[in-house]
Amino acid sequence: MSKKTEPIPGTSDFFPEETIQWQYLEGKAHSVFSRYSIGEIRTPVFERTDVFLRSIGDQTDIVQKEMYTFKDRGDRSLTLRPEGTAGVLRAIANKGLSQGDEQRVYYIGPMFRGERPSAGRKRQFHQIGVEYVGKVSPEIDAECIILLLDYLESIGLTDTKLLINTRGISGDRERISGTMSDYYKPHIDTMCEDCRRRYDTNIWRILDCKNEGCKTITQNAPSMIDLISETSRIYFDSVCEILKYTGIQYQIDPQLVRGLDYYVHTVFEVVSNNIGAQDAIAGGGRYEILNPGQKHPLIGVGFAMGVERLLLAKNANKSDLGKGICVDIYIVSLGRPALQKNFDLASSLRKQGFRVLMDLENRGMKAQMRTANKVNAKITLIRGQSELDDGIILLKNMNDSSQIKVQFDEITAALKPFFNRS
RNA sequence: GUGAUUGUAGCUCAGUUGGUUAGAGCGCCUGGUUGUGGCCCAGGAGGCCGCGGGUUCGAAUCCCGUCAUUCACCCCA
Repeated sequence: MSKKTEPIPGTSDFFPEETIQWQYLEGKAHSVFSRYSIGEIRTPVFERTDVFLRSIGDQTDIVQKEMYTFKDRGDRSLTLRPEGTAGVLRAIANKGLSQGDEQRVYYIGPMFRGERPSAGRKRQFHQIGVEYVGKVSPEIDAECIILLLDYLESIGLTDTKLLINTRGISGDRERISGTMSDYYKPHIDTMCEDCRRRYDTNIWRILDCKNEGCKTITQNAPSMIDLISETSRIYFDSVCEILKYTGIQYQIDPQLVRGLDYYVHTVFEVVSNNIGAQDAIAGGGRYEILNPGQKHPLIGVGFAMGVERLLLAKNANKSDLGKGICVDIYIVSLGRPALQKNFDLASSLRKQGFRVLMDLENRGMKAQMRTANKVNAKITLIRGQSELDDGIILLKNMNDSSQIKVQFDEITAALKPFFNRS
């Protein structure tokens, strides 16, 4: 509401109620991906600008109008990463990868795109992504997709749709572009402004134009499946077959081409209903990326998921996730001497693994009890001057209000029945 | 970038055809006899009515600008 404290448009602050959900998603990523023997990579959030220009493609929308690019003090052009793949591939190229060797990694972190924010789209957003780099086979593509669905299932997201398509091997691309160009040439004057631009810059993207007029023209366009070469078709069929064999539901979407230049062969997307217009919660495909100064492109397959969108989709499904921070024990102290002694008690309980909160303001009993109730403590321990004198402590069960006196040095045993943990 | 939407208390929102000290619910704090939570009751704190200009005797209310929110387009995760 106020002005100066708001974060920059398109960025957000995340408080514990939310970050607990993020930690859940990240924890699942660590455990699921490790079962596929995939380790985490962490690369810088900014790179030399040409890292993105070359790989994503300098005619793509991302590069043309969405990148946060700036000059550093050495007058180098740097860019906040708009996606994860380019930086990961740069890192792998830099480290070196023997021919025929493979490197599998996943990454988690913020990405930056200067778009107008709306539901499911921020300027700083967060992705969890996976890359299988160095090898090519339909089986690898298939495992990558299986992994993606495995992860989504592990976080309880099953109400989704998998769309796949192929863009053909890189050798096909020029021929496909040519055929498409021939097809659209007589129609191009009647199509929308964006498509006229795409015709020259990135003809593939005409395919998923939402404009009604353009859609009808596209409907009769030669289908990708018919345009690709025999090799590409066999490759794509193999991917589909494995998915079918594994019992994975998918839908071939001939319109799916995706907006980054580096994709070849298999491309896929997972969409969810009920989260607004930005319905893609994950997307990816096979790619070839030539890094600056390298002779040969690196090949790989991978995907990225939008963390904010995963959360949107999850919460739309009303599946419960994360219960917030809980308190096991609240310590009520009466009087400064007791308060001081209770510091010891608190740290000893915390060392035993209890989640402990205590009053630090020397307030009245009523106020402390109110707080104990508010934070939903299971047990309240009460110790004031008289308990100090008697060497005891009061243990109150907040559920049924029952209260017992416990010898102070037997407190651990007394707590045991209330916390059935191994 | 284009279009629309909204901006009043910590939160969710009322605020009548412009008219006196700007309201409610929730939340917060303090009480309701000695050191015991939730329910109830009483009291209290807390607002440059997004910001800046204009019209008017008078503006939260009307006009202009600006910033921000939310949503859609474009595109993508």
